[in-house]
Amino acid sequence: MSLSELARQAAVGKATLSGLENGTRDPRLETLYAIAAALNVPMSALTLDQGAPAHEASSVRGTAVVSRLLEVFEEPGAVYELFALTIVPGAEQLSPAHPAGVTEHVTVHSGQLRAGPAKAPLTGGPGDYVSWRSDVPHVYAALGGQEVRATLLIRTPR
Amino acid sequence: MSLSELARQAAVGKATLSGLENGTRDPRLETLYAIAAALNVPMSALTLDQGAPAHEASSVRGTAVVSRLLEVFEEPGAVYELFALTIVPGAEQLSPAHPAGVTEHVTVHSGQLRAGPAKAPLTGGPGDYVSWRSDVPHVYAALGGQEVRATLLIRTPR
DNA sequence: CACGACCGTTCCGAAAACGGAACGATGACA
DNA sequence: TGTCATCGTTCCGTTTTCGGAACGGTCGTG
Repeated sequence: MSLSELARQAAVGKATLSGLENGTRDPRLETLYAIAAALNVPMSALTLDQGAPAHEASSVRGTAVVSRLLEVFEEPGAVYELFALTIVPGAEQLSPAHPAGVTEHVTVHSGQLRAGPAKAPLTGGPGDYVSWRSDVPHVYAALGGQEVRATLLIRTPR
Repeated sequence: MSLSELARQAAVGKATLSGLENGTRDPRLETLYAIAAALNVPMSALTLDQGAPAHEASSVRGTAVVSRLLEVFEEPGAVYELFALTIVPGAEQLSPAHPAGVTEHVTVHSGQLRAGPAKAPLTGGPGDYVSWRSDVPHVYAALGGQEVRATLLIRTPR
């Protein structure tokens, strides 16, 4: 897809795209929407996501767990954060307790996961679903020397 | 957090925030970054467009898509339904349009998924994340003769 | 009831993004 | 080698966002 062609499909000026690629322009949101629609990609593909998740020093940071924040939903009653997890084999990560009421929901897609409250962690393989109240210290670990891939949904009441 | 306070923390004009809240301004990307940083939320929390009331859950029924309902969260503003998806290879499933405002969020963990609006579906492999507004007919399909495993989060405003 | 603190809106000049046109560079092809 | 289509860049007048200031409204307090 050339610059000229994208300009036609997105109905934006070539000058605009040229400026964006060279970092000499700061696009408006409407412009980004038009480009994202023309490229069939989500907005997040165009906006380098530098915003920090609400759980700053939380479960999903560190060497054992690689996380990618996918989406955040803000409701009157709660905030939802959706993560893609990749858990490095061998290592184990301990997370401190979150505020009361926070729940975590993990769906395992590959590998053997051990996760949950530190005192009584749960184990799950592909297709399994585990959740727990995360107001106590909890762990993430990959078992069997195999990388674990999973989806994590954190619900934080407010 | 008041408008005035946010304006101070994000170092943007009150006129800017006022205009954004009332939909009379189309913000530049730099402005969105400043606001997202001040609120400590990712960009996607600001660029997500949401709509009006509605409901209806299981778009994911049929022979091509095997879904398992993992969890349902009910909020004043929306209902969240978390599914584990397994998509049978070869087949393709068309889902009718959902009410306006419904968004679907899929994380792919294995296989090659083609999903999204029927007119312009998105494709993704392991680790990819796709989302779309599901108020138009949309499809689920597994590419490459391989089973697809994924997580689906459906958000229905009300 | 007067006063101050803070709220969100509106006005306005400066700055920047916007699209269209013009431009030179590059590659395909006879 | 000449022609032509297409590429990405640059110029320019228009449009819109930008922040600061001024404004009126609301709330708590003496």
